[in-house]
Amino acid sequence: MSVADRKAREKEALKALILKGAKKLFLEKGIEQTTIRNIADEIDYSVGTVYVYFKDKNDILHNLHSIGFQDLGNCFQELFTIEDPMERLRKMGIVYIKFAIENQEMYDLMFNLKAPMEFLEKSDSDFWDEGIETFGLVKKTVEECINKGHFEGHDVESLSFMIWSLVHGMCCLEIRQRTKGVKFASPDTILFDGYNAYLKIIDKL
Amino acid sequence: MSVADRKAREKEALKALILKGAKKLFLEKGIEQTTIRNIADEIDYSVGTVYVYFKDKNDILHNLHSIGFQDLGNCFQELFTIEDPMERLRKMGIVYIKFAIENQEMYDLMFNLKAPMEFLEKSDSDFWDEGIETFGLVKKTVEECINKGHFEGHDVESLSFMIWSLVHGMCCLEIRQRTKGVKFASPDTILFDGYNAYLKIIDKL
DNA sequence: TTACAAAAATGAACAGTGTTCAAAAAAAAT
DNA sequence: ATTTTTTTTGAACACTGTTCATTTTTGTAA
Repeated sequence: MSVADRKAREKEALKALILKGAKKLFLEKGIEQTTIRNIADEIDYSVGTVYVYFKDKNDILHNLHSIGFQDLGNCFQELFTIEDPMERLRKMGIVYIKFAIENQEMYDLMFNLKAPMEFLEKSDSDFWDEGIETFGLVKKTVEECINKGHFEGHDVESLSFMIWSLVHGMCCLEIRQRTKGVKFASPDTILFDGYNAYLKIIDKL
Repeated sequence: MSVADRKAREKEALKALILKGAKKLFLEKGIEQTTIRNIADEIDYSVGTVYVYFKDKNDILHNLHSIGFQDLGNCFQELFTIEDPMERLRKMGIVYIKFAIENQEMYDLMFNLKAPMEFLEKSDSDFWDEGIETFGLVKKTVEECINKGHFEGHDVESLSFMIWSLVHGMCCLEIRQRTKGVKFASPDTILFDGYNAYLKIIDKL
């Protein structure tokens, strides 16, 4: 059994090595500019080997997208040391924006690129587990806020989706270069100015 | 002079023909799946001709992105028959979402794809005129609201950006398939449920 | 150690992409 | 009718993701 075990471990290790190399190149030169040949070169294996361990490029992208959600999930989990749900919700947005800006390529992969979703569609399961889980943490926090008497007249899901959209939209516009060139009075702080406008609003609700 | 004039007109016509063919194919089979050869075939010209009239693929995408903004701009202009700025702002979001959902590929091109912005970067002008103009209509409406006593304690630009982000975020998540697979209680209406949550909020401000 | 079988890694080859540019065809000017 | 200018062409180039027969490496048993 020990040989088969080791082989299984080695397979996992090489899979991880490929993903590590891919992530490195993605961060260095962008996802679109990274080719399978680049990845193979980076880890000193041949192109063919990459295709032994991954079905296609979307497979790699989907795996990396999942890794991104683990990272974001960890950031979110830390927030649950905060008891007050309103305070947690406020911080959650900050953490989300910070994550998006500091990991633009990964964020793009997680929430913008079609590839991971296309891989999902062509696979057996139809559910976006990473999305469900992470959005669940937002919903949970919003629900606690409502239970404490905030957000009267709103229901959990609509409000959570609205908040997600709001923060995602800001990150999206920034990452996809739509905030540049629009001539904001203070372009460097517009993201946090926008977020502060949102904070002012939910505090009144 | 008349020969040169006719030639100039013919050049414009062929340019428009290429864009028309490109747009048709984009809507039919998606932007990523459309090649320059496809476009050339569609209008019965050779690949080379396309490159006489457009610098590269980004050039075509940027031109089509501008056309999209003309369409959206027209939709927005119609809203200015509404006197009450609050009512106009409410309808503006609806029109925006409707446009995004009914013209997904065009919306993607206008607000999501990197291509049009990359073309802008490599051109002489650094300003995103289409974005400035369209966002200007939002800012103008928000400003009128503020002048009428709404949104106390908020400044035009931050709030306008927040609203844009909110609506854009919803459209974005929908178009890039992030609302599917997240197991919403009512997936078909989540976009408008989210928008209604936003309406409830701004009415109170 | 050697012989064989199973597993893993390879890279040339394929069909496709955006892009270029010398040559050909068409139009205009003489 | 001839020359010049403009417009159009499509083969060719360097690149992409992907495949798969072949080679290399590894594990097992005599």
